[in-house]
Amino acid sequence: MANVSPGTVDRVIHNRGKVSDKAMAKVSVILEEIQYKPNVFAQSLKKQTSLRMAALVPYHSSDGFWSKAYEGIQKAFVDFEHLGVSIEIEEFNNKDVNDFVKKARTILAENPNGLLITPVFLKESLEVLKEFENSEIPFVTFNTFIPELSSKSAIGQDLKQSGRLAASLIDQCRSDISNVLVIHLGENPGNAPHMMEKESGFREYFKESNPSIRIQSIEIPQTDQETINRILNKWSGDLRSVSGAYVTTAGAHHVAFTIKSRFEDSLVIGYDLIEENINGLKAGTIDFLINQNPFQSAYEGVSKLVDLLVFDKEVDKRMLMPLDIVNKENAAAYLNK
Amino acid sequence: MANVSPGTVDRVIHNRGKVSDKAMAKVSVILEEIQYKPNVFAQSLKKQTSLRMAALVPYHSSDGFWSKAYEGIQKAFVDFEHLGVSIEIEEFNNKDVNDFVKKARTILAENPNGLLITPVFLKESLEVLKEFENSEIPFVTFNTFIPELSSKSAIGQDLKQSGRLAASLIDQCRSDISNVLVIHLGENPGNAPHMMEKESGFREYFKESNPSIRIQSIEIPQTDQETINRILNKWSGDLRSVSGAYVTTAGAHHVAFTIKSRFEDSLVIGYDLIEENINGLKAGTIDFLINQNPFQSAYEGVSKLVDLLVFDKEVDKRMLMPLDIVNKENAAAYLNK
DNA sequence: AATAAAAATGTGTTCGAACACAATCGTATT
DNA sequence: AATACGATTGTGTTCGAACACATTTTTATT
Repeated sequence: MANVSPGTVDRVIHNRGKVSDKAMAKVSVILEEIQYKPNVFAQSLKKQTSLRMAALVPYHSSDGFWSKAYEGIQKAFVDFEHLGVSIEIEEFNNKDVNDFVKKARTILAENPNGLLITPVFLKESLEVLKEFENSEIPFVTFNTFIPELSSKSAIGQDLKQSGRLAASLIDQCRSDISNVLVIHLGENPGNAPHMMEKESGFREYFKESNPSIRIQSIEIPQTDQETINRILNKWSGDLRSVSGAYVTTAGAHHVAFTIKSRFEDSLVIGYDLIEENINGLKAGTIDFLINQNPFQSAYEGVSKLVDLLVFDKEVDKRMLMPLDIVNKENAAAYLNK
Repeated sequence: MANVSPGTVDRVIHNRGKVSDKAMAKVSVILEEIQYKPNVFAQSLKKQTSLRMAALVPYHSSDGFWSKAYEGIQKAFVDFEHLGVSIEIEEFNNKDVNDFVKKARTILAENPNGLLITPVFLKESLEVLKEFENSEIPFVTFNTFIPELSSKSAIGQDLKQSGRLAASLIDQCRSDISNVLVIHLGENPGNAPHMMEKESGFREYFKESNPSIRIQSIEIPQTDQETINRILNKWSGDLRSVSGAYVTTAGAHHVAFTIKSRFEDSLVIGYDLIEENINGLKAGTIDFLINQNPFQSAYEGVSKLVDLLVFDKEVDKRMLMPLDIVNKENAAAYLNK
């Protein structure tokens, strides 16, 4: 159409230079006119995109949450395999900073085309992902959100809002609330910023709705029944009526029964659709779970990488996963996802 | 590898015949051995898949629900455009059976490669979709589920479970329940099986949990304030304490304020994240909404067709969308989806 | 004006699959 | 043994983009 050779058009499209201004203008105009869109099939065929992606996540055996995430990645692998994409999953011990860094370096050495990662350790993630950036390996994060990172996309939930949501459920389900509990179970909240964010949202809600409500934080570092009893005993005398208990981790099932028997009228809210928690829902010891969608998040993470690397599409910098409220009547529909 | 020409291999792969048993065996074994998978890019490039899909949905101007579905289809169109897929959306008046049939025939005449459809009218859908089947045009349904249809995939919710969910929320949020209401608003439940299914689930739940609770169904055919007041007046005298009102359509916002002022302690549950309902959540006149995910469902519908037609993938016959519980604290996360 | 160097443009091949068409092979018939 | 004809096998082109390499045009220098 512009009376130039395909080579010239090619140079215009890819800005490879060595094109006269005249030709450049002529071709550009026509490209715009005909709304030229490259044929992705031809592109991929030529480029022989055999994309190798890597994923760095905690051991899937560590708990139900990470095993769901693992499944999500594997599902994505199956779904995208036919696009010539391969995914190597590297796992690390999420209690061990050094292991995280070590595994990250292992991946870096293999120079993959893209990375999906859960940057659980703030400082080390910044360090390590800087190296990926230098190697021009794009990465997508999920689960933990670190604003300073230059990830192509960050997938996860608004944790503060998650705390607000828990508070609102207690507010909706109980009247005349005087005491509520926040229970940090199994981890040290000082090292886990996500717990603090959740608590802050939880407190914020009640501060707005009814500032006279007493909110008490209880830290239970271990999940064995003895420790749980010992620590809750310390509080029991002090508390008469507790309207709600908000467990900020996936360990609600460890404390639910104890809480329900000590504070009969309390609403118990926890996180994550792991088997033990589902059983709690069914038994009535847990009233609501908030679903963090590890499966979906992980799947989306891979999906974003595919969009980015295979289809060269723009992806959203931040993807907020919904905060699913789950009780015993709608749990099933979330489980097979 | 088999010492035969590409042509022969091609004939084996596509079972085009004209291949000696010997060559057939030799090639087949090797294909199996090397786990031959066709390159989808090369295939698509050659086949010049310019797939035309059609969608048949109610007018997007009819309400917020269908406008969301419309958006979902359009989003899918944008996302899959680069795969050479085009989607023509045909809309019909969902109060008019004849219009439905007419528009369906219009689509059939254009002989698209695939169809996404909401089979709102049972009998006519069976008829019309039989014709599509005869023309070997695969179709995917969403929103309404008709088991008799031979759709490649049916996307939607478990409506009975949806009713159970609404009941369970009232159960969790209110104690000493004596009266609850089911409100069918704006449509004749006799013609709308989905309303009946919802009610049946709702009743089932309370029958199990507390059979002494009185459940009353109220039909309000029009959504104007006068009709609403008139019909509710008839009931008001009869009812002292109402613990919950379950509106089975997207019209909760029409009655929420009236209900809340007449039955102070009642929990109002409705459907769908349309703007008016969101405002109800914020104002506190509506306590919970159950999200039917029109956007997501429609998007998934197109996505299934793409899997089917572009990538030749197997798709699930039935895809159950989750039953999202929405209150004012988690509405935002669902809105931008 | 001749020549060299730089700039611009054009050509041809490749990716893997699909398919039309051409070329062989094998067997039966005379 | 020559011929015919069906059965089988091989060849060459196409899809659209990417890129190496060849060719032509322009500009600068003497």
